[in-house]
Amino acid sequence: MRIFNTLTKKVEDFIPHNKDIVTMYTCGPTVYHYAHIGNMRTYISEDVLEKTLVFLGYNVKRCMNITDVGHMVGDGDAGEDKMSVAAKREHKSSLQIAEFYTNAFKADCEKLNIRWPKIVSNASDNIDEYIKIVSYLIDNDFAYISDGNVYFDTTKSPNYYELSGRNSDDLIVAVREDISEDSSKRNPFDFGLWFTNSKFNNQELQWDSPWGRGYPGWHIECSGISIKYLGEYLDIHCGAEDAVFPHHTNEIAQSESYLGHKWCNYWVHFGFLNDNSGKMSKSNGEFLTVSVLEEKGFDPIIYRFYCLQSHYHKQLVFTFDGLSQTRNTYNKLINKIKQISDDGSSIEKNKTESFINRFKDELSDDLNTANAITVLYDVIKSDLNNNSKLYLIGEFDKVLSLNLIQSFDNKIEDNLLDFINEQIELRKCAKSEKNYELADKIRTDLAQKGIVLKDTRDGTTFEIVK
RNA sequence: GGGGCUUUAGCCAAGUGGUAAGGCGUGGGUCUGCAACACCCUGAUCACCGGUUCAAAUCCGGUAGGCCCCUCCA
Repeated sequence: MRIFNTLTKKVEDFIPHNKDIVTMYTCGPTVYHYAHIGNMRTYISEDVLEKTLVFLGYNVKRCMNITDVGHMVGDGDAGEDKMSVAAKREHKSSLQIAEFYTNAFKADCEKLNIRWPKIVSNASDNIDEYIKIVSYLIDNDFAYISDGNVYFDTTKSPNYYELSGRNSDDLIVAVREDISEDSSKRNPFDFGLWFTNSKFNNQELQWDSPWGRGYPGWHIECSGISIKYLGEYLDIHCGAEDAVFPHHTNEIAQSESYLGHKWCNYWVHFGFLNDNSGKMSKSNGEFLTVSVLEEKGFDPIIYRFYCLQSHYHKQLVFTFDGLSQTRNTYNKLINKIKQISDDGSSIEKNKTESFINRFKDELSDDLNTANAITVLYDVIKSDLNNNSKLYLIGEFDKVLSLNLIQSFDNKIEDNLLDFINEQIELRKCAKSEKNYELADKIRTDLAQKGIVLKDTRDGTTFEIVK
């Protein structure tokens, strides 16, 4: 397996710390609103990464957090805590909001065939862990208390800029003019580990700590949850590209200061989904969710396919034209697969193996899903017998998860079947009498019931579409 | 201002030195009463300029466009 590592800016061979088990951490959603399809692109990519590793024979232990505590807008920014805003908007408590949107997120994942990680933990359930880490950081002089808040001292982290590829000079110049500095910090890029004193005193969820009643900083939750559930050595840490700085940069700083050694070897970042005007955002009101796609008549799996056709690392522009095109592609693909029937043939192991290997090679090449899909097409076009093809398609779908093998034998009730056959017979008579008006009427009437007739050389067949 | 990504046919997109995969669409054809389905055929010298090389979409330099990040954001 080769994968692009943000840490080194190169595609590298993947070598897990412990060859028996791969630990993988993915930054989860902040559950203050529905996820938009751009958010979901990242989770689709992570799902493919996990399933690829499993397909290649790795044992994967994956963990994801759910951010249900206050997400700071910025230390100096005018702004409000997102959870509180949502709570106010919907007249619910923060916890109710979090629960509601966690469930919505879970439902979206199911629709997109994203496997729910084995370990999912709420930020609010691990406060003890954060306190433990923050205490250590203070005791060992990596962090300091100022104006009631605890800050990480970035000058104590020698490789602070490694992941982001920046340097301190860049950042000093780069400070945006619209951000007012938090005067409590020693250095402008120090970040909060624990807050007891901020302008967000309407924060609903607060906990007691050695530094007073308050709540954790944004970055500490991922470090805490990851270390708690996956141990001191993490193989893969994933997230969207915007998390590189400052979120992941800060995670590295605090985690490695706490652990005293290198923490995570592979940092994998996913490209954004943009629309024609640029990045998708929740802040400007309307945004695209999985449900909106469904309302517009798109099976969410079409969107998964849309994502898999391009590379995870590249930014992708979303358009409904593009999605329609993908729907067409998908329907044709499924149609081709439907025509491959189980004919009792035995699987040609010697031939299927080379296709499996090609499929693995493409995925191993930095998750080249577009080429993996091409291998799928090659299987369909190949001279393999039917059951070999079906076997391969089923195997590939373990990673692609596009519902390629659908249960077509969904039982048709006998009386419906009789009815259809009756209609087909009627139409056949009409056709032979050249009564095409009646023949066409029968066809359109059936079509309206979701029964599509197909005239083939061997007679008329039908297909039930939903 | 700084950091990074990106630019391949109408659209999506693969391809990191040897004369451009795949998919969708389009057009033409086979089939058909018609239609749908299916099948066959159909297209680009790779943003631009310069360099390295026997040879570059692929390496180097520059120009232009698009996008992301620089403490909300997947």
